[in-house]
Amino acid sequence: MFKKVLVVDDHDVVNEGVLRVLKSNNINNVVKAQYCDEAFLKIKNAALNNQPFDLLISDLSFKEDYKENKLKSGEDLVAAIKPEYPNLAVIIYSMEERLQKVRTLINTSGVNAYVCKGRKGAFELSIALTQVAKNKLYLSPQVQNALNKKNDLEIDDYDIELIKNLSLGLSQVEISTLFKTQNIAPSSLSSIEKRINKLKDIFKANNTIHLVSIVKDLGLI
Amino acid sequence: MFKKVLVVDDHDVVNEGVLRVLKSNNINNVVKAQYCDEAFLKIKNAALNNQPFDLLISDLSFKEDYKENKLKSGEDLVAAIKPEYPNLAVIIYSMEERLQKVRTLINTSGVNAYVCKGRKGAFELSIALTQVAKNKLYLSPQVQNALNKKNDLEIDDYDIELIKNLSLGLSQVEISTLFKTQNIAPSSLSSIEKRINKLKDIFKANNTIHLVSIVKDLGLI
DNA sequence: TATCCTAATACGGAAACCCGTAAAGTTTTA
DNA sequence: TAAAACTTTACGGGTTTCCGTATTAGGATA
Repeated sequence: MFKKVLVVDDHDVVNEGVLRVLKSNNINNVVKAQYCDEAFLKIKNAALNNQPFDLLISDLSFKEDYKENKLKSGEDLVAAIKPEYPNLAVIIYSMEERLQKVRTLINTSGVNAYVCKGRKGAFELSIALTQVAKNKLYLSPQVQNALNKKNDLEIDDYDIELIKNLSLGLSQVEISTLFKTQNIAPSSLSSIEKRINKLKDIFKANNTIHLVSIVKDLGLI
Repeated sequence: MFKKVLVVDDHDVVNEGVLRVLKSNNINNVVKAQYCDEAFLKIKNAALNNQPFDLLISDLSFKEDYKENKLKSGEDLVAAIKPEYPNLAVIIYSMEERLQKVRTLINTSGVNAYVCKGRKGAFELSIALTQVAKNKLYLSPQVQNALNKKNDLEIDDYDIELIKNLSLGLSQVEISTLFKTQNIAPSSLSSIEKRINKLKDIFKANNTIHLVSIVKDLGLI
């Protein structure tokens, strides 16, 4: 089982809760962080002092506040950490249930487990601990099929970004030029139209206002 | 200070965390619930057994699962409980930061404190405990100005109805004909256009999508 | 390399929306 | 009661969005 664990979540109450789960698994050497940059530094320092962490449990989304952070999300943190410390096991513990997100975290970032925050979060976190300790992958039931199917209905970060910009009041041409400057592809007006169309289809929206409204209600943006 | 507390949140990890906060305030008689209906029954039973709760700490949003629940949200729970047990203090502990929501909870549901989940959630929850114990109201800094009348803008029910219909995906002509059948005046397309224009002006929205998005964020619809 | 397939882009007409102005209808008030 | 002020409706022309179709680019396959 793991000896030294870093828990990263911006909500202190959640951090406390995760700590309890670890305690009940007889893991007592636990450090907390509320920012990704802070977590990054703690991992580096621990390694330098020859007392490295062997497990990282991190949230994905972090609310920004007065503190400037270079790493703004759990994805950023993992991307910064994993290449340097490939032996550090990583468990993601997040509200996010989009399969696409889970898939890329597992496949390209080398995350070892993905646990969804929910009614049984503590239980699943415990299982994840034991599985990952045995070098096995663990996924919460909600996202089990992240790896099997290529779910066409699945929406990705591009879609979210697109809808977010719509909700911010940008016109489709404005989004097109914005994407061009940000090197986000596809960026043509036509492609943006087409994508919006697809999304309206997926979410059964009558028009773009409706689409944005639905996606806001779902909490995706 | 409070003797017997019920904590209601669908995330078990959060429940654990809140429990720790209570412990550190020397409150040890704590019961947890993960569903609103469950919470409702526990409150009723406790009262019947002459061992009533004197504090309820509840989340607002609960994910639905296989269990059928009559009370689907923290608002529902409070609305069901408060009239019957007006002496039961209530602290809301939620991600939600929309002022309109906070306002109605405080003003019409008689909630005693509103704490936002966030980096300092534990800290603020502690303060809320002591304040509410002294019969004082507590609001997290993020929502402090929920009660300032300042936020009452120059918009009326007609505007809300209009924007709500937009968010439901109706086109402007559809809204026009709908208003005609409902005898809501003004109902001409031109007037509706004009009203939307005024609202875009008030809320500094670039276009109608933006308008709906802003008004949703404000919790007005 | 040639072929196939899919994703991205381009384009054009129709519909919806935007916006200013003008007319008609109501209410206020002098 | 008439003028003024405001609200509602009407209308026209410009812009954006919508939607189907056609073309192009790029990657996979054989």
